[in-house]
Amino acid sequence: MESSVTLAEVARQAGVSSSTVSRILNGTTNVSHAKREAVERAITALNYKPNVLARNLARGRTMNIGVLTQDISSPFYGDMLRGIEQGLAGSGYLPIFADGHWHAEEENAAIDVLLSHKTDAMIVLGGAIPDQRLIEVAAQVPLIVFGRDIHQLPGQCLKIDNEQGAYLLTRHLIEFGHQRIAHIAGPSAHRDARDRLSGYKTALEEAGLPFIPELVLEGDFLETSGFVAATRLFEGREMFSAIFAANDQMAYGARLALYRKGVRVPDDISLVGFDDLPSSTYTTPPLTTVRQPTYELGITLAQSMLRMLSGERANLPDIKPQLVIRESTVMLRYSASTHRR
Amino acid sequence: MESSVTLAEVARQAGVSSSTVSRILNGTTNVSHAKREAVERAITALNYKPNVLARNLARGRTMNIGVLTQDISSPFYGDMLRGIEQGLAGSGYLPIFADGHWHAEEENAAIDVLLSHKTDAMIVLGGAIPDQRLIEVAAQVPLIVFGRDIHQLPGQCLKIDNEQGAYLLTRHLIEFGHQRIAHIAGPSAHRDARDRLSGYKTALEEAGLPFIPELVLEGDFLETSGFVAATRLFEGREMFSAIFAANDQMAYGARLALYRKGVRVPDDISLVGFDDLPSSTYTTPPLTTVRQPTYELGITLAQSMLRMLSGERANLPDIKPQLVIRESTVMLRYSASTHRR
DNA sequence: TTGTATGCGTTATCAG
DNA sequence: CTGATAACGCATACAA
Repeated sequence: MESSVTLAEVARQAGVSSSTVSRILNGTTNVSHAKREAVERAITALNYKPNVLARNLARGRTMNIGVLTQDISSPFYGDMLRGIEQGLAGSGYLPIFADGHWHAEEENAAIDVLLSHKTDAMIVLGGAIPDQRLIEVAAQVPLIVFGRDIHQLPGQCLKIDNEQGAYLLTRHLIEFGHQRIAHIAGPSAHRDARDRLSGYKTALEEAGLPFIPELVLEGDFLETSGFVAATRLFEGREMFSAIFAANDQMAYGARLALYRKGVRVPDDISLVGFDDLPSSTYTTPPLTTVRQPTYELGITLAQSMLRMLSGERANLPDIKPQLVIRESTVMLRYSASTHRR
Repeated sequence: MESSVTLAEVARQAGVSSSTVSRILNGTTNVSHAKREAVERAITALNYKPNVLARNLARGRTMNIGVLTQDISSPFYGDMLRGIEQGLAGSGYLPIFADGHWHAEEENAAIDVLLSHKTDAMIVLGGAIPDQRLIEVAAQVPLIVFGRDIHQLPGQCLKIDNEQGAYLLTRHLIEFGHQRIAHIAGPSAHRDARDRLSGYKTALEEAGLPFIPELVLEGDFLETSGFVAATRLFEGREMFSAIFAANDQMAYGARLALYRKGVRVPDDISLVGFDDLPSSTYTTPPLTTVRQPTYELGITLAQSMLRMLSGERANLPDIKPQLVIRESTVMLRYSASTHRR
């Protein structure tokens, strides 16, 4: 546990003032060749490493960017964090992650922690805290928000059009001849979930198909709830030939329920998800879904933040949901008696 | 961007010295009731938030714990990070994550960053840097390592017995009557991969089964490589009735390859992975594998670190690999002609 | 170009 | 119990 070398010691060793050392370190001013050499020699000789804390305190900024996520371990956010990290790489800024667990109080606490650590900026991914809180945060540091649309923060929010995505998915199923499409919705308290439900309804309506409440069950965006919902769907009395799960994770759960029931996908039932998680390429069969390019989104968020930090506007681009048709959906044969009941 | 309130301002507002405010904040010494009240009033009135940077600099410690991971977005590490975060919750310590991407240089850089931020301790997950470097790190801060076994750091390393896990998996297949078991190995540069291969060999040997080099292909622990390997396995001339992929992710890839070939799992081919990622419960069929309880391991790592930080020994427990038998493996019927060729 | 003096916001030492 | 005063390690006006 060797105590670390200070700048002052380097200065002494090199026979110059500490200001000079500081200047060399930061490239603030020109320094004579001789002294620069001496200092550099001293630095390597003493193996000097600047103390970031002291530097930050003196400078008044930390080069840290707080990132509030809702679940580090989820494939969705995980990928996004990787994107953010990548987008920040080489910029000198370091992302500091905190997890809010989709819980308003924890999110607030996490934001406080981040702020008390004097992060120069903040990126918020999803979450359940009121918009107002974020508006306050935005008054203190540059802020970019993903997954929410806050009117008071124009150009600082990035959000996919969930309704449109759900619409595309549902229409895709309808075009494949499906008329009775079940929907495993996300938690109704969740904005994205409501929007996706809404897109589902719109597509049905547009096609002149009836909305059947019994075919809509609510999950919590996790696999287990998809499993439960799909199972219950089979216990219900309404028939269906396709299931639209409000996210990929619930689709995975539903997939297992179907497997357990001996129902084939897509032969008997077509299945679609939402998000296009990396693993959706590898499910059996690969899942038709709507793509949220999480990694790229992370990069975009990071870059926009860097832009904001350099004084420009964040200028977040719009994201169009993109249908990814794979093998879990198939044209409904009209002879099909397989779509149960 | 309101400038933040300082402790000194609180002191002035409350009519006391800044030392007193500091004492109240830290509970260092007793303070008269009257002054305490005044200070607390001032704090809420001014909405004072302590500057963590200044505090850390003065105290000489940050209450931050550096965590070096190799891929934030991987389900394996992601879950572990969540465990670490959970295990640290309420302790006052904050984890700071950095990603080494399984790349020695990046790992070194990340460690330097973490150290320059004066993290009070360090948790290293996997990685490709030489042991020596970690030993040096351990000389500077309390260190705990996961996924490696460094003799010079006794009791500070946590590692599952990979060889034993692979052995269990292979023996399970053998007990199910499989005699020709293919293995999709991890990168041979990777210690875990070598150990798993070794466990596979041991089980074969013990059962008197021949080791067939053509049935062992090397992947890179990612899904795609599992897909490629499984596909190539079918192009080879050696037959097999089971595949042991060195981790779940490659098993997923292999699963897809089998699906594409129209080969059923487990009816035609049994498949096993390694790690028991959360999603392995939801693959079709659910995957037989060996469990690495990532989340719990994360918690363990965090708790051990807290123990170390409080002066005790880390005292890391041993982890026994645990076989999780699900539906991707089945007893081989001797009439089976299905195991191809 | 270089050095001196001062400040960044807290904590810690030391009198009182 | 409380208040000056000196660190903490570095950056930066201000002089020279």
